[in-house]
Amino acid sequence: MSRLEPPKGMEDLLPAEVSRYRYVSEAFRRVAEGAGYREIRTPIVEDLRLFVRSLGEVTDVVQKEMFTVPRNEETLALRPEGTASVVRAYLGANLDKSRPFQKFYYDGPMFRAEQPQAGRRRQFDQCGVEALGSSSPLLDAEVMAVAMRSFAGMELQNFELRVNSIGDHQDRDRFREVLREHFRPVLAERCDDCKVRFERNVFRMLDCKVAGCQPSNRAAPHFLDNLSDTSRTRFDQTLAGLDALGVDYTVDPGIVRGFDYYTHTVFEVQCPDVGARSAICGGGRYDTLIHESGGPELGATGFAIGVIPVLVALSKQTRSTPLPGDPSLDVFVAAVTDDERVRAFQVADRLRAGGVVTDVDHEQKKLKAQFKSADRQGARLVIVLGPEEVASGSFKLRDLRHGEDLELPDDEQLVATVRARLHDTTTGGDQR
RNA sequence: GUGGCUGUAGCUCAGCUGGUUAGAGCGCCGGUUUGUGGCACCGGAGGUCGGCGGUUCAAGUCCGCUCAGCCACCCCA
Repeated sequence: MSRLEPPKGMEDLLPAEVSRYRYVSEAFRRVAEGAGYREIRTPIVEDLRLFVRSLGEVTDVVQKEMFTVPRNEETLALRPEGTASVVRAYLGANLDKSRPFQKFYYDGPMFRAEQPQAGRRRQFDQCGVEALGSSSPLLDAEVMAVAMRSFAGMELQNFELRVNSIGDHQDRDRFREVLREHFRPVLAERCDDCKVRFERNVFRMLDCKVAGCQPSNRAAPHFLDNLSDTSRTRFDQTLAGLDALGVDYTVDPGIVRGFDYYTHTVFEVQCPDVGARSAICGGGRYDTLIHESGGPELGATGFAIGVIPVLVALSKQTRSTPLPGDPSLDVFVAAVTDDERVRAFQVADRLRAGGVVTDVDHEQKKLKAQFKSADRQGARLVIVLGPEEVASGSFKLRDLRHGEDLELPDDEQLVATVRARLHDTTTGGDQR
């Protein structure tokens, strides 16, 4: 039998790695819940049309990065992002009619058939929030503050919020023409990708990294100077909201989102420690998506954090508290001979029932090797059960931190005794 | 889809201009301790050198193809 590998761009997460994922995810959840967001879970697979409609037919994600699943007459797709599903669920439950303003968060895997690279996989976890049913400019500021506070809670360093406004659809249509007028005379000097972008998505020309494209980019008109008065005002209100919360940010006219549903505020959180693509979070307002999805004209805003890029950044940074790896054991119950194995198994179970993290040997190891296992698993205490202990109804307890031995009666006080011992950090000294 | 780099023990890697039984560190198992971990010392297991083909008396080493991974471009969290 030949061994099979996981699909390209997907990976098995061994327990220590899962701990790191949870570290990021739990920091995010604490902040989101603390701000009144509640978890929503939607299917990982959706009708393909949901994404085509909300992301835009001509986006790369829809055109070439979708994992599709044919099923009878319909075509399903593995979700490439979370917003479309949340909006669908919101409308599906008629929340737009009963309680229009809703704040959700989600945390789960997304799928895009891209070429894997640093911080980028084909299956990747995203943590995000969606605040539906309000057009308040302050809500944009709140959402950005939640993202920033999440990163602070993870003890991430060296990250920066970059904000821009792309106005409403009228502003965009107008600015699209302004940009084309600017770029048309210099199109021949632009890179091949930009020539395609000129027709398909002029805005993308603004964040082209090719050196030859920089001069005409620097001279390019700014979106912010071409916004309508009302759009400009609401952007200023959002920025004032960030100021009021003391959130640091940079207004960056180069921030452009990839999906069609964005309006007004768009933002990224960037951290250069990730690699070439430094965004660890992207988001913004989408005031027309609810309506375009068959609902009323209600505004919405949100973001998604890329868990993998965050982990890449965290692992490159030196920090006061190390990222969690494997958890450690409270107690290991060792059996001296095979005759005490069942008894050890029983004692371990009593400890577990009492909330003590406990393990026993399952490999028929000799006592010495059992101690090694205990040590490797980070056990604080080892209980030794041998013929003598069984005969006298007692057990030996060794504190691995001090190398100290105790002999105690094996009675109904076992769990309490062990727990007291675990909480006692003052006994003995570190004699290693 | 395009380009660059890398594939040698479980992991990280060394193997000079092709030359006898392919190495190290860490990890693993055992011993020094008839019932006691971490440290030290000793010993052991573990590799069809990514795969296929070619050149050669001889290939881990050279050539071709292929697969995989990583990084970068496009795009995006």
